[in-house]
Amino acid sequence: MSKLLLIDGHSILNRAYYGVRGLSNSKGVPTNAVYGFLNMMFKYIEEEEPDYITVAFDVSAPTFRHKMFEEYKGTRKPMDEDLRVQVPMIQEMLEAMGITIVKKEGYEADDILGTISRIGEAEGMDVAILSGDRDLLQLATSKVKIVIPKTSKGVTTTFYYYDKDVEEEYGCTPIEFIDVKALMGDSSDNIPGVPSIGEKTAKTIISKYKSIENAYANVDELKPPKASKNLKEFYDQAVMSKELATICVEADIDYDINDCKLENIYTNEAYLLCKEWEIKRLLPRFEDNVKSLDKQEYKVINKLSQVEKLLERLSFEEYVGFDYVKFNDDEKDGQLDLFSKDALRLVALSDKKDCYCVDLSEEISETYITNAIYDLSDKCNIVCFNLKDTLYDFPKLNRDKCFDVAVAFYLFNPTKKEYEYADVASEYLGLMLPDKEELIGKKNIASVFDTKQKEIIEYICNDAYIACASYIKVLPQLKNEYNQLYFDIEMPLLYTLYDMENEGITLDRNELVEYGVTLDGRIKELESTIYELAGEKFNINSPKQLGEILFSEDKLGLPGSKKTKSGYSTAADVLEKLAPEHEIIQDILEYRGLSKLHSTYVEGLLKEQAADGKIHCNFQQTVTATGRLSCTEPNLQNIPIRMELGRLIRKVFIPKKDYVFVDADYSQVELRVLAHMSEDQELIDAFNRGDDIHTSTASKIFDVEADEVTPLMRRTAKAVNFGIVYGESSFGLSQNLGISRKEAKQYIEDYFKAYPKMKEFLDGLVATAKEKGYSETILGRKRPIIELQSKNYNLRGFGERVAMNTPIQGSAADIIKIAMVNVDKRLRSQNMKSRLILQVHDELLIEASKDEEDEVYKLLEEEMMGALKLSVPLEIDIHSGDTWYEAK
DNA sequence: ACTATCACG
DNA sequence: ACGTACGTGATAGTC
Repeated sequence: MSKLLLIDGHSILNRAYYGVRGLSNSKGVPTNAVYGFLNMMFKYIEEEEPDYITVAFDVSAPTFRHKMFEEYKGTRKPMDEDLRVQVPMIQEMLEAMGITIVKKEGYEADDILGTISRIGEAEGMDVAILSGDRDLLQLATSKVKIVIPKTSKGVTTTFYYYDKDVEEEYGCTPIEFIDVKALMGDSSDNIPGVPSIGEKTAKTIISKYKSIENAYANVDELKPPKASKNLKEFYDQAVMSKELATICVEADIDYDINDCKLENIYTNEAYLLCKEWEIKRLLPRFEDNVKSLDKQEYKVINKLSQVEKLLERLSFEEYVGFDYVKFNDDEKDGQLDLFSKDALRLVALSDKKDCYCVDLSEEISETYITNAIYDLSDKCNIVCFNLKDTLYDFPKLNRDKCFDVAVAFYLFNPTKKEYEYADVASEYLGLMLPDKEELIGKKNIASVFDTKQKEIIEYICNDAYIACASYIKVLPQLKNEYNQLYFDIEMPLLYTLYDMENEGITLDRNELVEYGVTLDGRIKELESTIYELAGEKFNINSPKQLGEILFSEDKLGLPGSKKTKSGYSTAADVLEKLAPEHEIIQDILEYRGLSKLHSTYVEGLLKEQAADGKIHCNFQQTVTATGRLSCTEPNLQNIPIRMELGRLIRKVFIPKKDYVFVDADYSQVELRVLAHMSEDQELIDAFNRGDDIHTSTASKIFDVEADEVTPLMRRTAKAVNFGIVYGESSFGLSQNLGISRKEAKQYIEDYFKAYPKMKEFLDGLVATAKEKGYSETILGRKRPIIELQSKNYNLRGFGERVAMNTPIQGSAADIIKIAMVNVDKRLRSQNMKSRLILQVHDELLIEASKDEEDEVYKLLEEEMMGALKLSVPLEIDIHSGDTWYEAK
């Protein structure tokens, strides 16, 4: 016996809306009713195990029984806006799940449910109607069950009504139930009923006379007399009420039960909607149920003939996904043999449907397959995750035809931690795939190559397949929204970064060691002085122990200036305030500074020097939220410069023989971007005049002539300028300048008076970001800011500052990226030997052949200043020297 | 794995 | 009444 589950859409959505409160996503879109509805639906699907399912809705909400009686509608409350927006959402979701929705103009959901229930019954099915509305009880029969969930105090109990259950509870049959309702009336359904007849009288009358018509035929014997009188007087109204109360079971609808088979509702489409709407609590359910990518074993091929056939076939594809496994045998045993080359073991190549894994252990040589891949990259576009890494192993890939999907997904959302195939597959393709760790664990591939061969093949095939499939899927959006950023900036930049990393920067090891020894000497001195002054030995590098020594009553007992969660803060700004209290402070600060230099820069850099004597850092392109690069192993973007002692470290970065460093940095690029974006004429004029911008700002906010600006005034103005870029906040400014919040606030107000368009501009950035959910740079790089929707004041405040900062910092990042691509392009097209080797956010370092030095100056000026046309000039400072120290 | 600190733009 | 400047990465200590 098959079973049909009918759901009263609006009624259940309404129940869900009031049952689940306060659930909305980061964009502020309410999702509580959708969530509640689905949860309830899942529950009753599991309980009833139906073979067929249909959901009925009113055409528009709210609607009213029978259009001709619309005059009654005034009594019904309008639907909450938050609930109203979820009506199309749940319908979209149900469609995505492949569940049939029936609605028809001129009918209420009740009529549709009634009609379909009779259809089901006629087909010999058991029918369950899920609703929160007891009006539906009139539909109950021996085969049609009305299911009514009732939630009180968080506990949901379900009432089930076959016809006999209705009789038991209400003392009348479902059909009689209509007449009872018609007599007593129902204000919420705008059924007038008969005056003075309430529930009790109605039930008594109907249980005796079975129908209104029959009661009217015997109206004179009705008790109480008032009911008799009123029924006589209001009989027409009673008949109309009955009509109103009667659910139509013969609605004229197109309905084919065979279209309503309950199949897999955990579809990719529905899963993607859940993700989009951020209904996080439902995701696990989908993840357990979504059909995984066909575990159709990826095809492994190891015959030359098969590979030839594959390559031939792939060469007709527009896009081919690519991944591989490469390592040498020695690493397998934990031995690192620097002189043995990595060997290529497996190659995964995929089109949009199928992925093949080439096993090199048989008759296929590494040289053969490597060249074959190079050939392939001339014929079709090769797509992979982390192309820059791939280039290290396949440097001759055709640069015009290789693309990185991770970089594409970074543009779509730069705030994510990782851009791996498993995430991309679930987010953009709705495929649940095991990620690398699930497949092969945390150990490196080489060490488990023999034991986990199958999993490793699955891993690289997933990687290649998802690269190809997801790239094809998002290409329209990529071209539409990010054409310039992706194809003209990020992708060319990827190759530039690869070349920069590969080129590296020479480290004067001896010089650095010597520098380290000097530091060491002074560190030892300070160490013993500090122990002496403290009266005991302790670990100065431990903030906990240091705090103990400084602030404990029975130790030095310095004034309890406390901060941070886990005890006293010993941060530099705190200690500086304590300097007059005890001479140990000065020594600790110096010790801190020196030990930082020693461990991070001396030890750290020595560790990173490669066999060729150079440092090859890693420029990461998919890390920052704003579009800047990040730099690791080592980080060459934070080499000291502000303090002279630290700055000396730059002397160990030297050019190769017959080369010289040329270093160019943008002057105030972020403030220039701010001037351009805000269109504030005062700021634009200041830059166009070539003013020193901090002095200019000082003269404006302190209302003095430029030549009367004192160093303190300039310093203050500089901090205010920074503050504006960081997202105006009086507290931050007061902290930075060590002044009161009130003063800081005053400065900010003065600033806004001096630059009249600025306040409006910054407020506009926040407003736009709130509205759109993201902020945007000049070139359309976007950053979602979920914090703006937060109820938490601090988080929201953070979101607001981010909304002000990101367009500025991000646009500046875009500008230097353009400059890098163009500088690199020019160096090569002019057949120069000089190379770009470092980028530090607003600075480019070029290792210039001495005979090309002048040309490099010219080229840097042209490409950096001309990177993007703004309403103010982009100026640079440019120097050269025999070390990075001298070139800066 | 997390926190505190500090180096840079 | 709240508690914050924006963006990073490396190190040492602590859990």
